[in-house]
Amino acid sequence: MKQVKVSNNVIRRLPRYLRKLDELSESGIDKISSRQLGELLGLTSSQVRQDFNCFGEFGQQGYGYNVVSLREQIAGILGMDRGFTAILIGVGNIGRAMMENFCFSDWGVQLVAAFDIKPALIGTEYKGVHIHGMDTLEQYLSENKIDIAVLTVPKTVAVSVTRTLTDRGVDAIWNFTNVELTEPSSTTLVENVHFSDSLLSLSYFVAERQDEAAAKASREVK
Amino acid sequence: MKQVKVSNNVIRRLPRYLRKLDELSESGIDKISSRQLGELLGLTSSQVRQDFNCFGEFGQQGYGYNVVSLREQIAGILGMDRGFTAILIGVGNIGRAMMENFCFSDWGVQLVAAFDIKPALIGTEYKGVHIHGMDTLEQYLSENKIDIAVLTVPKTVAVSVTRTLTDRGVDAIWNFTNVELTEPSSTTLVENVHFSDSLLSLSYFVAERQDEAAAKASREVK
DNA sequence: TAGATTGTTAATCGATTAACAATC
DNA sequence: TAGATTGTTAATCGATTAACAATC
Repeated sequence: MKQVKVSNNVIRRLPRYLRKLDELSESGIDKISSRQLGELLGLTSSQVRQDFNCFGEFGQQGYGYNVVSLREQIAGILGMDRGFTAILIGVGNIGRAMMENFCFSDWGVQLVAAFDIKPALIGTEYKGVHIHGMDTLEQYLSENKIDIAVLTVPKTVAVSVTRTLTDRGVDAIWNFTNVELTEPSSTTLVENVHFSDSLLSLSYFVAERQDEAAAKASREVK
Repeated sequence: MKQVKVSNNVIRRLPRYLRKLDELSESGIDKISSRQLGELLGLTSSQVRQDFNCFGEFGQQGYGYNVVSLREQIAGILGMDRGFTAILIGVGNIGRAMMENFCFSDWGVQLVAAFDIKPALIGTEYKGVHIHGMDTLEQYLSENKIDIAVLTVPKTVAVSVTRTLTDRGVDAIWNFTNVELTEPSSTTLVENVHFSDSLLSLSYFVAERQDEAAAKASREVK
């Protein structure tokens, strides 16, 4: 596998390729060209080929790409076969919804424990995952190698919990709190899921669209 | 306000500025320079100024930007003052978690109704929002102007519900299903919240980081 | 073989960064 | 006024697109 630095944009497209390839494979399609795949995702064929060529040669000239083997290559690039471990911190509504709905194992990640501060929850199991007390987090981290922490705590404790996680060597934080955790100093990886950012961008485009429609309508009246 | 086409990257940064400005304003800070704001968000001062200049002149030379008024400008650009209406479709776990946790009104959006197919839910209220039967969706949409549909239905019905929404003139879909809805043909705006894409990108970076650490370690042994 | 499509290099386009005159 | 920082133009950098030889 090539080892040049791959741009962020490319990485963000990989999961989309993966999802589309899964769909194709479910529909019984076993080969696809860069042009077809690009069309399905709104990309040019050049871009598709360039993206894959960051990592190696996955296609066959004159034929295209084998759906299943391309899918496996991408899954490997994304680290889905590495058996990453995760813990979830904060079994509130979002935390519970994630435990209940999100199938971590589908993406190669093993959710091994959850943590909360509420006495009623501590010691119980939810969806097969044991819920520990928050005060045992540090100890747990020193005894277990955890790759990813799913952060679903209230805004107010986000920063202090983050400090514990980074101090104890968690590689990455999947941040569901509405707090900007990215600090220049820290080496911990942070992936933000900011619902509000997502809604606000959408809101921008809706506003733009409606303004355009209104402008068009007023031109037509004249 | 200027009306050149603003790039997607700029739009995606606006909510981050907004969040940081809210934080600053809560801390009682009333002015900020492009350099300071950039540092807080990991951007250059040039980029910050360029971003704002897409929309107008919000600063004062020699002084910087007034936190509160800049915040208001950005809120306006994002359409937060337009009173957009939203409905939520699919009151399952994710849908319920959103209704319970996500404060739509904080972002200028009014959640006016929810829809589900489950008889036990229909006619009830959840967090002050009435839950209608799915079979009344078309009628509801023809009687009410809805800007945004929050799509939290199971994967299997995502596409058919989307058709109803687009046919009935909903401007935008906030898509929480793990289905690629973006179709070249449709004019409806789609904003995807793909948890799995987010986790997989993070997983990629964790894998990369661990590979680098391993490579470094093996070099040191030699 | 002929047709198709990759892998890859070159050209273009757009976004970010640097620089600086304007001005508060 | 002097210092600071914007708004904006120019330079650089990187990502996307186009083109085409290689080859299945």
